Parts: sequence; structure tokens; C-alpha cells
Amino acid sequence: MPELPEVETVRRGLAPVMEGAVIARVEQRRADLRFPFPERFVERLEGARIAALGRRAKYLLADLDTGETLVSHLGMSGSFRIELDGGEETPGVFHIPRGKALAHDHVVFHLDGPKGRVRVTYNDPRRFGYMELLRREAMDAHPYFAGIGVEPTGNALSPDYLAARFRGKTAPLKAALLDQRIIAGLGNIYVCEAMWRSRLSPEKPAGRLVMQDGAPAPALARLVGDIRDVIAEAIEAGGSSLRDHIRTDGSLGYFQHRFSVYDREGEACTSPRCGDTVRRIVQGGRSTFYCASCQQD
DNA sequence: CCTTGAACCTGGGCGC
DNA sequence: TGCGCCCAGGTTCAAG
Repeated sequence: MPELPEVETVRRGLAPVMEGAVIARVEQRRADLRFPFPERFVERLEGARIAALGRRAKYLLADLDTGETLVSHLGMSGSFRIELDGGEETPGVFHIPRGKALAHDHVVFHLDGPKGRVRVTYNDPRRFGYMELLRREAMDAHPYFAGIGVEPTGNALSPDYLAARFRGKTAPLKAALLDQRIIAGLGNIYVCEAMWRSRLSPEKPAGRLVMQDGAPAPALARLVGDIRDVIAEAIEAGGSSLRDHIRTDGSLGYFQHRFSVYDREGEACTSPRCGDTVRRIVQGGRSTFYCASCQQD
């Protein structure tokens, strides 16, 4: 389910119950997700206090007072849900009374925190997600984070930055935008949406958005603005919910109602007076949705 | 370095 | 109802 806006939505949902909480008990229901769990996973977590819940790209980061950080990636189908064990109803936290175990619940964190006793359950049907425990000072050097690109929400994403990274690239723009080594956090949905907003062809070689002297073509300034906007709007909307519920309280994000092209094959392009139809092509084994009339740059 | 394609895994939807 | 196929928000690895 998750690109950056969905992961950020999860982070915001979990933070009120996780920050400041002590991990009283962990139920690890299988030996692996996409990868094996780290050695002594349960032992290293139990008794630890969660200082802060952060995010880098599509990774959730729970900083522990043990000096380690619990890193989790939701893959394609991972989700967290919160269940309160009695205690008071908390504004902003959905109360799921008697949580019964669901298929594909793989890890249950029993927390003792500011909102009372809470269970945070990780569910992941496809098991493309993974968890890791890293010492904070070693995180940047870990393969998950070394060489990862800039956040699409920050100032580091600029036309000049993209020009430097795109220069000489023959790969299609779509592939370059999905490349986590360049921008970390974009996925298939928001890449399609950003390219449509910028009126850029997904098949255009990325290097052709760079001038001879290495300066960014004007389209890159547009693209940077549109990436920022679409990500910010999606976060604001609580992310997109396609096939699954993604929010920790069981409610749905609603950005999917604002898709211009993603998953809209055959529907009318929403650009005023366009009249064309959204098409789907396959690039690098993944669907690209776009409007061939609007996206010719 | 680059690119493509397959692999990982389960489930939902659709056509027959 | 059932079966087979295609598709899915991601990443990694092998091969050309």
C-alpha cells in the first residue's frame, strides 16, 4: 500500500500511542517477513522505551532508549493497526475494542504508554515488508539508507539537483523518478500523478530534461513543484487507499479520489478541454498511467 | 555504469 | 462455483 504519503500517515497515526511508550511485550509470529527478523528481535525490544517515531523515505523509524532504532518497511501490503486495551477513549485514536487476530498478523507490540495499554499489530499479506534493528550511529551506513536519495518534501529536491542526477540518463523519466537513489519515497502512484501535472511524457529520456551545459530545463522546475504539491496534498488527505485500509485506526485515506491518471485507464483526462482518454502502458514491468495528449513534453 | 526482467508472496477481480 | 489468468502501493538480484 505505501508510498511516502501513506507511510507518513501511518507514522502520524502511531506517534500518539508509541512515543513515550514502553514496549512491554512482543509477539513475533513467524521467523521472517521478506527477510529474517534480526537476531533476538523480541529480547532487544522488550523493556525498551520509544523516544520518537520518525520516517525516512518509506521507512518508519522508532528510536529506542537502548540506542537502537526499529526500522520497518511496509513493502506492498504492510499495515499497522492500533487496538486499545481498555482505558479511556483518546481523541484522535480510534478505539478497536476486542481485537481478534487477523490472517497475516505477524508481529504484535504490547505497549505501555501515554494512552494506556495499547496493542500495535503489524499485518502484511504478501510479506514484502521487513523489520530491522540498527544502532543509531550505524544507520546511515546501512545498505537500506546508504545511497538513498533526497526526500521529495525537502529543499534538497531542486531543479539543479534533478539536473545533476538526470544528466546523461537514457532511462525514461518514469524510471528515473521511481529510482530511490535519486528521490526516496516516490512510488508508482505519485510518479504518475506528478508527470501528468507537469505535462511530461513518462517515456522521455530523463537526460533530455537537462540542458547541454548541465542546467535544468524549465520543465524540471515545474516537475519539482508538482512532486512537492502532490506529496503534500496526499499527506494532507491521509494518503491513498486502494485495496486496503491504510490508516492505523482502520479509516481510509482519501487521496485516491483525487487521482488524475493513476488507475484511471480508459477514463477521460481531467484536463480542461483535453477530451483524450487516460492510457496505461507498461514500463519496467509496472503500469504507467498518463494522457498522451497532455504529456508530450 | 546501464537497462530489463524475474523473483519474492497473497489475494482480488474478471472472463469463461 | 470454480479455475486460470492478470493485476497490485516495492525492492533486489541476475543477466545482457
